[in-house]
Amino acid sequence: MINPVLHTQQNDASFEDIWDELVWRGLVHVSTDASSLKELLAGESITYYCGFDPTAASLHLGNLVQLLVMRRLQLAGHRPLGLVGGSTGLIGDPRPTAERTLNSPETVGEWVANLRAQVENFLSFEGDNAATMVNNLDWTAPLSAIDFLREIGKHFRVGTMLKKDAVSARLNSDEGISYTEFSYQILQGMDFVELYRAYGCVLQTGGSDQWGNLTSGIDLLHRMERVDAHAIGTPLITNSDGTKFGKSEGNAVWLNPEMTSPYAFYQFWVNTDDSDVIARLKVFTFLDRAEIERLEKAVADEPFRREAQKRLALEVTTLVHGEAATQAAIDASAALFGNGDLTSLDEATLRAALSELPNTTTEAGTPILTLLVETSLVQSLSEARRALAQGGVYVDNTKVTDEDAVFTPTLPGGVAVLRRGKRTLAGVFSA
RNA sequence: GGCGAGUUACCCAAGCGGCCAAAGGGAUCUGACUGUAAAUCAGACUGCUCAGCAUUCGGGGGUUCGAAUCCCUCACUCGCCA
Repeated sequence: MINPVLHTQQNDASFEDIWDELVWRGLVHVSTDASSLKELLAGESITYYCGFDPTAASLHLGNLVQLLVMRRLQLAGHRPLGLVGGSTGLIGDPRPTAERTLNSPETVGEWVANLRAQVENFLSFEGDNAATMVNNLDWTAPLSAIDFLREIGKHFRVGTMLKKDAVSARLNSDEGISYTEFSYQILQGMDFVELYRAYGCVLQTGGSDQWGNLTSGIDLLHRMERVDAHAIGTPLITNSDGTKFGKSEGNAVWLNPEMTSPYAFYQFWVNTDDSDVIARLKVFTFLDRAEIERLEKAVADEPFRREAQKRLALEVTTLVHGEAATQAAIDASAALFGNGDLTSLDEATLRAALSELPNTTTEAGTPILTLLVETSLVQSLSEARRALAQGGVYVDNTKVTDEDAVFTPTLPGGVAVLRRGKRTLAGVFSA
């Protein structure tokens, strides 16, 4: 099960090397010495790794940034190690704000399996620099507490550990920090050493919020193996209006199609602000510099065409969900947002489009307010009433003004298109 | 261990016996304008059988016709002193 999209990807040959490309794409926020990294990456194939901790059942868009950095490095001839945090996920990376709730080993185990499958989807396991998947539980589980303290702990200075941002933020907060989370950086440091010994791994990539953990690995490697290793920290992706990137309707955008449908995923990208879309193309697509610059001009000259947004949505959705699912999302979008005349659509197109949306099946006569709740377009009947009173509820593109309105199928196939606001849609099928 | 201050809706933050479902700001949602942008302006933002009713102001108990507001108690947080 190889992701066919992988074969279409390549780095932009107009750059001197992969380092320059990463910098141009805005993917380097912090790193170890830039000139030696540039040299390293331009030279012989090296082995690098990036870890993914199981903090949820699926990876999300933040993780996708890491996956694409890994893939770009692989395309440049280097060898990726995809690490899933079977052990670090049991401990929990300290967040600056609050202590994490520990998840059960069963849950973590399940999530590790999910993540592993997702990571595999973005890397190539063929050729000289085929990727390898590893799980840090494999080398931490057999380790006894005494061995851990003697062999690993001895190399860590508490003073250094206390200076890490996440740790010091927590120490200065009301929350404090548990010994468990405080130890996290040691575990991650160990990973780097282990991967160096087993695979000759000399580079770790990750989010810049992981910088403290990246460097603790480098420090440990220096102490234990006298090796100078490297790290690249990618920037936290932010929206230009200051809101959090990667949220749709207040929820995280997941890579798992069961958790965020391909349609919702596609729509998320289509709705990218003009002021952000170019930066997103650089980070999330394999389009080359010339093409992205052309799209940048298109945004400036003909913003109403939304060419860059559509291209971005097409590229990223294809990358994550494949061509078929992307085409379905595009068709559904075209049908539902096209000319607004739903009656001109044939039954098959309509049914296909609606099945991409959150939907429900019901009988004629069901109140519209109830259907809004059932399709999760709103969270309560009160909210449904409010939305309707504010003129934000539509059935088949016609504004609903009567609170007592009920579902009466008029479109082909007895379906209905329910809408809240401008672009939040749901489907209703007749029972 | 002693003394003082605090715990309000998603977040920040007013309120200090009835006029409080609770000011203000942010986030969010809707409407207008648009390009399924942004900015701006307007409205909404606990639930329900919705011009009314029910349940909220750290937990529990009490005073009162009536409490977010007063008293007791428990929990947690922050200061100052040991």
